Amino acid sequence: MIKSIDDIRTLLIEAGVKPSHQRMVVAHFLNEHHIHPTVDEIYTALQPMYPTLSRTTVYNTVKLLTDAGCIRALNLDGDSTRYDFDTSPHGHFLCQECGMVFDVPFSNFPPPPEGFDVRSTQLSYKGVCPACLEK
Amino acid sequence: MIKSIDDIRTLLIEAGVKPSHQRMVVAHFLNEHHIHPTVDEIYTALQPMYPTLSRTTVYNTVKLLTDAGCIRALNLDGDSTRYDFDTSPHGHFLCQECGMVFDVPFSNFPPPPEGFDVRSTQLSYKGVCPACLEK
DNA sequence: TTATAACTTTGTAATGATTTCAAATTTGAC
DNA sequence: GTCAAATTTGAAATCATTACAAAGTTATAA
Repeated sequence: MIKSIDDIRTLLIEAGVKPSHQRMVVAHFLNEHHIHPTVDEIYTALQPMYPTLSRTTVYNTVKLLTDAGCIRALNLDGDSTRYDFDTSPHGHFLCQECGMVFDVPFSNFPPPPEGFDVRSTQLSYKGVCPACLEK
Repeated sequence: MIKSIDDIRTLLIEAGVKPSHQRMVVAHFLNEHHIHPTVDEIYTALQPMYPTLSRTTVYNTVKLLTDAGCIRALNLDGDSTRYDFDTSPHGHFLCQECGMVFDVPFSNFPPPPEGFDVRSTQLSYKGVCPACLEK
């Protein structure tokens, strides 16, 4: 699940993405933190350690990595797009109370429609997570 | 599938939504045009016939109808939210070439996660539709 | 009917996410 | 090391959506 720096570098290269410093930093962050962060969360987390990092670069990078198939973009609500390093088939649950996103495993994914060239699939749930239900 | 004006009025009332003129107009449009329109598409389509209609009212109305469970909000990509009068369980396919949204029926929806209070579910595909594949 | 309060609609301004763009920097090839 | 290409940067622009306050409408009750 968690990959080494070299694994990440190889992953980018094999996807046709030149592993620049900034791209590696963003990919590495996504690999270490499976919290489905937004661009702003990535930027805010990395900025103290990489003060010259630009928000635009984070936008550029997640777009590049998404188009290359290295990461997945999640549109769970009308707000910021979230990004997931785990590209294997799984769904997501967005808690409307605390905003957390949970992975939802599933085995029997509904078959894609006939005659369409399906390039990505998203299964998502919204509601309230167990922790927030307690309160 | 297509409902009468009176059916729509009853639907709103039963959902606790007062069927004002503007709300009926928006709901009626969504009922007649199953094209999963954005707020802007709804506004642009209705504005010539209802010149005093405000874009803000369309935003207010789709939010109200969504919260009341009369319609569904679709977040298929990072752009505008789309709205669907059909609240029965089905998925959607967004063509990345022409922008059209297709309904995708399915019978065996993946079971929602245990312990979570699931309030809405979305299954969506992206890719290229048959018509655009031809070109 | 009239007065009043509550609700709805409207348009403008504000917000927030994302994109555009051109300049500055870095990288890679020779 | 020099030059060209690719990348990064930050500021400005764009676009969807929300906030807000004024104006209009509707329902209620005297």
